This record gives sequence, C-alpha cells and structure tokens, in this order.
Amino acid sequence: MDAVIQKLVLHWGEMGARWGISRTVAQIHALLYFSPRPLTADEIVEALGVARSHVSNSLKELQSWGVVKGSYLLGDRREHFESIGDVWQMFEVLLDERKRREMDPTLKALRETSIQLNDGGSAKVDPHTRQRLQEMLEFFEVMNGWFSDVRRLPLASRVKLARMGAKLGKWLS
Amino acid sequence: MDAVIQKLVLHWGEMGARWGISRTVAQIHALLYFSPRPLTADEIVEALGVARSHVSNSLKELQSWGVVKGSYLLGDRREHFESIGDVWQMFEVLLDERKRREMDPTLKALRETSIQLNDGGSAKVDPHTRQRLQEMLEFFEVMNGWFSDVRRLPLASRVKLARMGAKLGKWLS
DNA sequence: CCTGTATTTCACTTTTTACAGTAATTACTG
DNA sequence: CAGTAATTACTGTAAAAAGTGAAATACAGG
Repeated sequence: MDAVIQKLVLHWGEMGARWGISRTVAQIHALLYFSPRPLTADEIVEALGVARSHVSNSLKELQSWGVVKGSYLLGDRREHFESIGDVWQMFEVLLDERKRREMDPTLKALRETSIQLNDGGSAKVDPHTRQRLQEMLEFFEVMNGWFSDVRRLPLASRVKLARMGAKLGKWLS
Repeated sequence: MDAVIQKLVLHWGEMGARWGISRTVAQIHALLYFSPRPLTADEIVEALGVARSHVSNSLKELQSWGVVKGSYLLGDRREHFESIGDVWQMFEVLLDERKRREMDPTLKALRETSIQLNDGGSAKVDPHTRQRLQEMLEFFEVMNGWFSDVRRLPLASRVKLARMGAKLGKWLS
C-alpha cells in the first residue's frame, strides 16, 4: 500500500473513533474503500497488523451495516471483501445509525416525561420548567420529522438538495 | 427537584456522552436548562452530588461554548448560572462543535492527500484508488459547502427550513 | 471419515477515558 | 489582613472500550 494512502487509512481510523465507530473498524473500511480489488481477511490482517479475530468481528459489523460486501471467487475457499463505492450511500448508513443512537432515545424520553408531567401527578413542577420541556420536545419532534421526510426522498433528490446549498437560502427569502 | 425532571437530567447526561460531551457537563446543562431560576455552583453540587471542582470546570466549559451564562445578584458575591433558553441556538453550538471535530480534520486530510497524489510522486498508485479518493473528497467538499451556506443564513431561516421538511421534497420534484 | 485450512466465539488483558476528591492558589470583601 | 468563595492543578480510581489469542466450529478435498 502506498504510504500516502496508508496515512489516510490511519486518519480514517482516528476519525472513526469520533464518529462512534471503533478505530480498527473504520480503518478496515477505509482500506477496503481505497483498495482497487476485494481483499481477504488475511490481507487485511497483514495490512493493518491487528488480530485475525478482530478483523473477523469488524468485517461482520461492517457487513451488518451494509457498507461492506463479501464474495467468493471460483476455486478459492476464502471470502473476499469490498466496500460499497457510493459515498452518499455510506454517509446515509452512518447518519441513520447516529440518529438511532443519539436522537431516538432522547425523543422517547422527552415524550414520556411530557406525558407524565401532564396527566400524572407532579403538579408542583414549575411552569417555567414545563415550558422549557415543551420547547425541547417540540425541537426534537421537528428534527425527527425533518429527518423522516428527507429520508423518504429518493437518494438522488437528497444529493441534489445538498448540492444546492447556497441557492436554497436565497430562494427562501 | 421533581423526580420526573431528575430522571430527565440523568438521561441527558447519558446522551451527552454519545454526543461527545462528558456526562456531568451534560447533566449540569440539563439542570440549568430546566431550572426555573439561575443556580449557584453549590446548588449544582448539591443537586447532582459531584465535586465542587468538577462543577467549576464543567461550568467553564459550558460558558466557553456560550450555552451557559453567569450573572451576579446585588448583595451576593456568588455567581449564578443559567442556560440559554433557545433550543435552536443550543443545537447550533453543538453542531458547530461537532463539525469542527468530526469533519474539518478529514476534509483537510483528504485535500492534502489529493494534492500529494496529483503533483508529487506516488505514480504507482492505482487509478481506481485515485478515483475513489476524488469521489470522497468531492463528497466532503459538497457537505462542507452546504454547511457554510446554510450556516450563513439567519437563524430564523434555518428554523423555517427545518420546519418545512416534507414540503421541500415535493417542491424538488 | 480424516485432515488441513478458514472462520468465529469467547474469555482475558491492555489501554483509554472520565470522574471524584484533595490540596494549593487566587480573588475578593469588609 | 482575616475570612470566605472560587478556581486550578494534580492524583487515584473506576468503568468502558479495544484488542488479543486459544479453543471451538465449519467445511472442502482426498
């Protein structure tokens, strides 16, 4: 592997950690993404210098997200792995995962709290507190709705939307 | 503090961890956000049961992000702290921070790699690899541009944009 | 059915990170 | 300048995550 690409793979690993993905999982993904051909698990072991078992588990995780596919070549018992090529699709997988982990639980908690506060007891809770809870809940509902709406569009539309960027703002006013 | 709100504050702390914010920092913020009046550091200590110094450091961090403000009351030497009330504004602070940490470094790395690959040596790098690098870079550039564009709009426009959600998709087609 | 290779599972170790608490320092008031 | 509040810096500890290697499993070819 070229030194320049290797550095990028390493960087990807570090960033992965910030995206809530384990370092090696991210490295493996980067390696496969930049690789000109599918790799076997052992080639990954050699390239990254991590334990065989870890590669196995990481590949399984990547496959479960749908960003890595395995395939078999005729006359070779070993499985070969490759990353999907569409960055937009990859991005969506990541985003879905993050929404599920970082937003959905809070939305659920806010909804429940709001219900408990409104019908159940807790009559002594300050109106100001109630108000803020309501605002927070509404914010999460709007965000959640936006997510669902945009997510339901075909991928190509989302790409178009992203590419518009600046124009969108002007059109708005 | 009401038990229902307390539970929410605790939840906020757990979620904060997933948002890249330390648990107690997030808890303190939630506490201040839901509190009907500004609190002193000691009141926070009592409410959350953490060390005085920890509260002090956490408050400083929240203030540096601009989501918590301190104020003095006449005849009281102690500082009182309160959260800003606008959830949208809070959200933007969080988003800016995350972009800075999770996106900017990678964009930088991709740009540098691309330059190194194009003019410098590394002539032996596979065309397929070059192609994928280019696609990845372009993706990040588009995203970055979108961010800057939307970020430059007045806050109210962004709120409007978010509330549109579904309509946006229809208008697009 | 046996054998060698590929793969996964699982228990354990290492590393990292977050956090609370103490003590020393600074700031400020009367 | 005495006394209180607040911050900073440092230390030990606990929890979580990442990673490893041995054992178990699967499986094709003879």
